[in-house]
Amino acid sequence: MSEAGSRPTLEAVAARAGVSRATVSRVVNGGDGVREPLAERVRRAVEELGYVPNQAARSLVTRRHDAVAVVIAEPETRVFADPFFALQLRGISKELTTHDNQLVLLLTEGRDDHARVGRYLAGGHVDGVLVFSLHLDDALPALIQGAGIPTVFGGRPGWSSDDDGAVYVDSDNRGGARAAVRHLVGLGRRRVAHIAGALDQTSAVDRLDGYRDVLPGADPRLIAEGDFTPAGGERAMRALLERCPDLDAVFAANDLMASGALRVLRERGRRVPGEVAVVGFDDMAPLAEQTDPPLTTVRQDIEEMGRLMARLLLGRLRGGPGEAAGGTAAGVVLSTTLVRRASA
Amino acid sequence: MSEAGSRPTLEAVAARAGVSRATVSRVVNGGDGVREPLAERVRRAVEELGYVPNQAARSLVTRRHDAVAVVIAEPETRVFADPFFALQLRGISKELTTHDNQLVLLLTEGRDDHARVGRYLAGGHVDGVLVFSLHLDDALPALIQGAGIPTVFGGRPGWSSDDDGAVYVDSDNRGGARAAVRHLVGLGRRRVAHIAGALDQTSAVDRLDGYRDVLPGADPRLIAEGDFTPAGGERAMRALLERCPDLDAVFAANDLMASGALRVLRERGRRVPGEVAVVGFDDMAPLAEQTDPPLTTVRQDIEEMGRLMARLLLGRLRGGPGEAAGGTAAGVVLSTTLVRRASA
DNA sequence: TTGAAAGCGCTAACAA
DNA sequence: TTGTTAGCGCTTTCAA
Repeated sequence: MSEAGSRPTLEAVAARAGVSRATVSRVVNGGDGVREPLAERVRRAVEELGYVPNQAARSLVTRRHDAVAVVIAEPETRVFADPFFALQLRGISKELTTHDNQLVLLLTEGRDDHARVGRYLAGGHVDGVLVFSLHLDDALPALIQGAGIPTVFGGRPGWSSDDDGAVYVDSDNRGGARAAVRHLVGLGRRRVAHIAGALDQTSAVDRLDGYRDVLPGADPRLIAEGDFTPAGGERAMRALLERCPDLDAVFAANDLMASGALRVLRERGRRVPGEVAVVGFDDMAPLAEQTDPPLTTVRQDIEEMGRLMARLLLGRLRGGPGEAAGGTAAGVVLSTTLVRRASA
Repeated sequence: MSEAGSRPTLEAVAARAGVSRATVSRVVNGGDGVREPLAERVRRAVEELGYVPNQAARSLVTRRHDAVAVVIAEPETRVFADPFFALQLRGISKELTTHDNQLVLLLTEGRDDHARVGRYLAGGHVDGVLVFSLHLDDALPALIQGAGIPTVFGGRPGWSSDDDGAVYVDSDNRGGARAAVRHLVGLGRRRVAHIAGALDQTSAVDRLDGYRDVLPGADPRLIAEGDFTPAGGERAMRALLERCPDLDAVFAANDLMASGALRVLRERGRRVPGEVAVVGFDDMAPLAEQTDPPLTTVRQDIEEMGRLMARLLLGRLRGGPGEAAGGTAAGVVLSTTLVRRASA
């Protein structure tokens, strides 16, 4: 913390400690093979000078950056309307921090940004990348896989996952949906409707599949596609009530749509859960507890998903590039839990 | 995109184009002072080889990184419970992207992380930093200012802002609060209560000040401190009803607390807005439209705040370090607008 | 165990 | 206008 102006270099530390640059470098990078008295002298010099290694110089020779990019591809604003994103980032950040890696955030909106992201990743600025891409038709994931940089996806990618060794972390959407619907059936409900999410997203598809697992012969009119928004939930609920006035339960593919459904039910004078039981998905932070009545829903541990993604990626980075081709697990699926509140 | 293995260097491009490294460098960095036919040859070589500059090598000599850190200091989870954070990031990201800068995200929780962040920033990995710190007693902002790296704050910092040239961007919390309270007064309300936010945050203090601007002689019992959460809003509302059963309006310092207040009012059988009018603050995405009744609230343009922060920082980076000392505007305040819905 | 020296890929004087 | 050259600060053989 002395020497105003430019920061001290290895050279300066070496001079002060009376050793060679190589020795300082060794001490700074773990200190293997340096005798204790010397190492101590170096450490003191580092301390006194306030030396911090120049990462650019280091990367230039090691070709490592100790940095990971996080790509969030979401043309729509949905991601920003719920805390999902923030929680994942927090999980990722914690894990990266633990391993002294930096997080470079790449937000994209639309095709124009794809080229930019592709260029950045191919440019070798980061050691690996974590990708969130919700839509099946999104070109970005393929583009990134093409860049030949270690990648872990958040959420099951749209293409068949055994395609290439695409590694991903996802919630057990299907299992969670099954638990939700089983709960409703266990409550004695006989006409259980489903408000699906936008079916161009694997999470929506998986939740619908879970519903079907439990009710394979369900009346197709009991299924309405929403878009994960409250307004979409309202629309779907209205359509369902029109088609099937006798429905006695609704499983909505997320809490936002469930809240819309609740509003419509209230407006139509249907008591919840008396006449219609409602279950959501996500256990979205402020919302689920504050609907009227509070929402029974399926909780997923978002932060843990983030942490796991980072852990997987760092593992691949350490393990060398060969692992992808090997028999590594392609997907890791996190379990979900049903949180019971008043709506079902 | 040929030459498997390591990526092509300047040298390779130079060889292929039959020129010197310096010429290639010039073309790659804008091409000033290179005659057209030559420049074209270089461009083609770059294209053919799929050359991407090595940022580490470049930074090593230029001492610039074209990267900006964003520090979000929030030990509590509040930030993650609303989309504030995500919207700011989006604004920041857009602006940085436009100017070819990268975004390095630093999330901190508690003191332990402070040292890490300080070290990182002092380490000269990024050209500047954007800091969000909500609490008055947070040590981080001072630490960062000490690191001697160009900084822009999100939200008015706690210390007196003319202290040092601390640059910040904030919403017009005070003005927004005034508008909210004036609206209630204009509705003919005579007993207007205020549920304040956590008063260790400048935004809460500023909103309370705005309330007092309009109602300088307000009964102190009409003011209750909350903590920006729905539960806090409930508690505050209960206390207010106890102390002042005759209140006919409430201005809550954010929408989350307003939603809690609404719940308590409903539970107590007070009609909104008939008997008690309610106004919130934030216009928080899904929530404000979905309370019952929908919330009249003060909207702030969060994304624009982010964009502006980035713009200010980049301006300082270009303008050289001298600008801080000069007469640069210390704070930029964004206006707010009252959004009228059914609650007031 | 320590030091000397080469070189990572690039930019920026300076010369031609 | 173009090329030559000297580093930027670090890691890493290789020798001692």
